Amino acid sequence: MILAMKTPNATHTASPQRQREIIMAALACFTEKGFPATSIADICKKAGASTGSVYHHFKSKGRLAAAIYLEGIRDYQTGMIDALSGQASPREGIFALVHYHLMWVKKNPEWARFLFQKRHAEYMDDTEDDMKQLNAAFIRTVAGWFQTHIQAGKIRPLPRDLLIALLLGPCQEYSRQYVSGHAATDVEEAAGVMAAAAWAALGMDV
Amino acid sequence: MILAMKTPNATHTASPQRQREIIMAALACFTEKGFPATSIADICKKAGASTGSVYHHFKSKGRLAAAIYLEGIRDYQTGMIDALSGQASPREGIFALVHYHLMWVKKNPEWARFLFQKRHAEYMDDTEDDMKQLNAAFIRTVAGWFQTHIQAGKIRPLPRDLLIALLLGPCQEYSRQYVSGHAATDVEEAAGVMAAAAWAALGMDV
DNA sequence: ACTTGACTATAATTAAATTCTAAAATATGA
DNA sequence: TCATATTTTAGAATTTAATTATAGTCAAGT
Repeated sequence: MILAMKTPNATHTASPQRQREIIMAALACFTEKGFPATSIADICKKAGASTGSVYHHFKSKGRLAAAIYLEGIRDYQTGMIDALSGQASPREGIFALVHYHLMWVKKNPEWARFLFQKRHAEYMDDTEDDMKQLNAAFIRTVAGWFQTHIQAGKIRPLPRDLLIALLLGPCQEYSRQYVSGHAATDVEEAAGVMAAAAWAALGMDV
Repeated sequence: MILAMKTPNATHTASPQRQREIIMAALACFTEKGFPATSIADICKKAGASTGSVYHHFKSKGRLAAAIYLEGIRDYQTGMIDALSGQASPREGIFALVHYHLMWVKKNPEWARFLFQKRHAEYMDDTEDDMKQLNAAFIRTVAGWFQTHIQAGKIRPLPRDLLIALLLGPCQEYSRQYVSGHAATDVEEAAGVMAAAAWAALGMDV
């Protein structure tokens, strides 16, 4: 009865919520103004938090950005792996990857903008290890899937770097255009064309 | 016939060698440590110049990086356009683009690292207009070339964004791996595979 | 030799990230 | 319920690095 009435936990939020607020505010600022142009003060203002709070939850501005990047890329990559493992034939697998990539971009435009518009990679210094491990694991999984189908004679025996380049390169370039507002073609049509092209480049059957 | 005594076009002609030294020093620092981690002091030390000198030649750290980016991308893009216009048939044109892209990366590894490793785009705020104009002109030229061959029935009638994605996406993804040290395949072989794939995706003949 | 203006060097200034200190909230346990 | 420990928050103080201001050098033209 002393001071409990003062804070009915709507004004003062508990920690995990506050962390979430900071992340979402930072994501919004970063996609809107870019990483270097947003100050900690900007993020604080949008999140309704103080600098101390921000620095309690994240070691630095760079690590905050990296946390956002990692959360996004983790969701994207696990989805990609799921999409892949759900398919039996190599053709279906390739189609699933291309389609999932583009659907993810369409469904998560703000995250995609952050991940694919080349607006990261400056603060990666802080997190290179996390990042590299995550990406390496993803590439390894996809490459492993390719390997089994290569051995079965269903996929062309190309080295891993070319497989990745031919499969994901077009997706990423289209995504970059899409999140920058330079893509005229809608996502579904793009997915169809690029999946067909990927299969033509990588597949071995009719 | 006696006109202006002063230098006609330039407002103030910067000492070219010192400017060059600053650019090369900055390029080395940026590719080595990344843009945000290199301080003006780092660049000064490597160039043997003073901060005043740097700021005399470039308005800001961002503009210095942008100048480097623009110089590199200009060289790359003019070379691409030349490679394209030197070829008559659409097939040769596509092969020439892919090969030139990869040869440029191989010949200019430091510039390529700066341009293709996603380590730019943070300082672009300063220069977006220059950058956008340059890229738009490049894309327009390439797309125009495609258009004539599409009308001749030699290239598939795909929208510009997909043409670019299918042609340059794989090149850029391979380049990214190459400059990061993650490409196992050598450039020549990659060029052959990716040119063939691009032609398979875009061409209409046998 | 002197003036001019581009160029350079060093010393302020400023802006923004990070750290520090302590208060407030929340959880824990008798 | 209360006391205490831990987590979270706030805002001021500090630090770091970019930028600007000031002053000086050098080369060419008069």
